[in-house]
Amino acid sequence: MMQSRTHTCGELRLANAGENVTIVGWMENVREVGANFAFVVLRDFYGTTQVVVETEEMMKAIKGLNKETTISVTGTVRERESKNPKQATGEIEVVPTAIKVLGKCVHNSLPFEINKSKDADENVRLKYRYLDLRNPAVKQNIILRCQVVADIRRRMTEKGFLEITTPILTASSPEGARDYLVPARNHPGKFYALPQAPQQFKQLLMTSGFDKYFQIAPCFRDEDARADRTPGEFYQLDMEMAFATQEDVLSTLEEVLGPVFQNFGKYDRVSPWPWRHIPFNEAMERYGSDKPDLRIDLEVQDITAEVQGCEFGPFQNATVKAVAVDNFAEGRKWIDKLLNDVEVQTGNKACWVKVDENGQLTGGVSKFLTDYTAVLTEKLNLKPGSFVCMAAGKKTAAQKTAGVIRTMMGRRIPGHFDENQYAMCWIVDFPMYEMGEESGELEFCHNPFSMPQGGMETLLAAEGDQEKLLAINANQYDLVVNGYESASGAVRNHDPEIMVKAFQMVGLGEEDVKAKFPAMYNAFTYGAPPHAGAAPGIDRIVMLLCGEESIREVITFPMNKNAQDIMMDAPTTVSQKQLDDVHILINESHLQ
RNA sequence: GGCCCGGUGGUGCAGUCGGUUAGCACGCCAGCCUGUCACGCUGGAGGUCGACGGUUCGAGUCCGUUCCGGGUCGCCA
Repeated sequence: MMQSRTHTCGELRLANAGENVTIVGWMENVREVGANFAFVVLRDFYGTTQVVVETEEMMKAIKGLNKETTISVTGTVRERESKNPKQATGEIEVVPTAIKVLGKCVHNSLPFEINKSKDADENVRLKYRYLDLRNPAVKQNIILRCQVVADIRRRMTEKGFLEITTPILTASSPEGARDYLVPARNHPGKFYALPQAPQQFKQLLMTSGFDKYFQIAPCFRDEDARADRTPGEFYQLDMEMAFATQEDVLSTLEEVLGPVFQNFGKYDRVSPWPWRHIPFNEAMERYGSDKPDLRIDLEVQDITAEVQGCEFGPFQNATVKAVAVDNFAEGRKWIDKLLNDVEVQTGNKACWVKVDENGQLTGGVSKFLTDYTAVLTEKLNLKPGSFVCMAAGKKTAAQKTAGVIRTMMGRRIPGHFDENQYAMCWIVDFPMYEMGEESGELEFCHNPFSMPQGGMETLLAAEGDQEKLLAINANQYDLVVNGYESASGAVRNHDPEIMVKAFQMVGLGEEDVKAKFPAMYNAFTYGAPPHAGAAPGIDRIVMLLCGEESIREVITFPMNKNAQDIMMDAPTTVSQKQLDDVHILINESHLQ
């Protein structure tokens, strides 16, 4: 039996001097300073403590032990001869009378050095995640995540929300992301799906009479990863309120998430709530994005009218957007890199001009714009030394490209990026419908569950008129923090008649609604409450709180970009028996 | 699937115009050191430069193909 520890490795102070203690942990480092003299740094979850070995017997006890071996040290606490102010326990050391090996590390060379694991190759880190997590800097993100989740639970509960879990094995939903499928053994040829979100369940809970629901819910989507988007699974604070308005939801989330950012964030400054509302169309016009980073003070300007008739090919019959800055001091190389990076990220080209000391346009595409100097100077408020970067194309493409230009210029040109803060806004009034890029037909813009603003009346008034339909907004909203979409929600469409009508606008009908969302549609015919909710992304919020740029840094056991768990070796092949059980036949032609 | 970037001892990186024995730091091993704390000093081991093919008298370096990783577009109601 192991002698139980009396103290943790982060606990002992000068006041403990003279006490007999037992501490346990990992041998982080051994510094041999003489023949029978060495310092052992012992690390556990709570901190590190120095053990000083000064007898031949104790020297023997640690002889040959590799770093990261777990040991138990029993001994006396002693004031240090030379203290270390950088260490919490730096005023004392433990003089051992007994050292016991608890778990040997048999590897004298680790895949990476624990305290530098963040620099190591990511695949190696993921394969040895249990070693990576020994690094306090890595572990801290996970600890913070736990604290944030606990805090969110407490605040939601205090506001009268009930945490209700919903099924993980459920039915495939026809819209949205690709589902993860689970074959049903007892039903050959049929499949469960893992939920992309508890969306329908929470709406059914509202219909069941639960007034306020929340859940820290796992969500599963089989889509490709990004730096801020983990493949496979992620967590949302899924919440919904009955008989509630958009404002009820927004203020609830402000009161829950605002303090979370204040208390756990890396930055002291947090936008005071209520947070600014920016209509979707305005966000696209001014920031070229529906998730603008408001820490950047630049805005996109529309110069389509100003450059009308310009002979520069890409400007002809196109929407043209511009981002301008004053006192531009960068050279040609910088501009070329900007243009190249914009093209890499957006697939669209950008162009530029500078203003010389006489107020004349120079460089870039200036020769096409000479005749437009006056109007552009007026519109963009240009001065000698100004720099203008432009994007042209179809309206949405020009907006989005200009949005990327705005972000890059803002981050790269000094004085335009006030980084150390959390800048929040609600993007509201998302359009209900949009023109499908491929189909060329009207489609739901985001999701068909949202209530169109104005309800049935608006739909009837717009029926058959594409212009009017495209102008209908949904009661839908996103929370944006520092350019990251951090929550998404809506006032739901709880009225079966309006639901059918909304579907009719995109060429579908009652049968489609029933077929796609049978439970919800039926439930709503039995008297449904108006309801609204949202789903903030836990992973992304914790990422923002930690100041991490990769979402994998806030997930305990993340998969890599290709949705593989290198450590557990998932996904993997299974036995023929297992396949037979669930009636699965592998199509060999799909194997490499 | 497209595009961009990367792959050099265990780890992180350098490697100029194609030219000698591929260099540095950390880690590892051995020795020395009684107050270290990013311990120090001395010595040592460890590399088919992701893979294959090509150009060349000569390739880590140039070209082609391919594999792997990251980023991004598509995708993510």
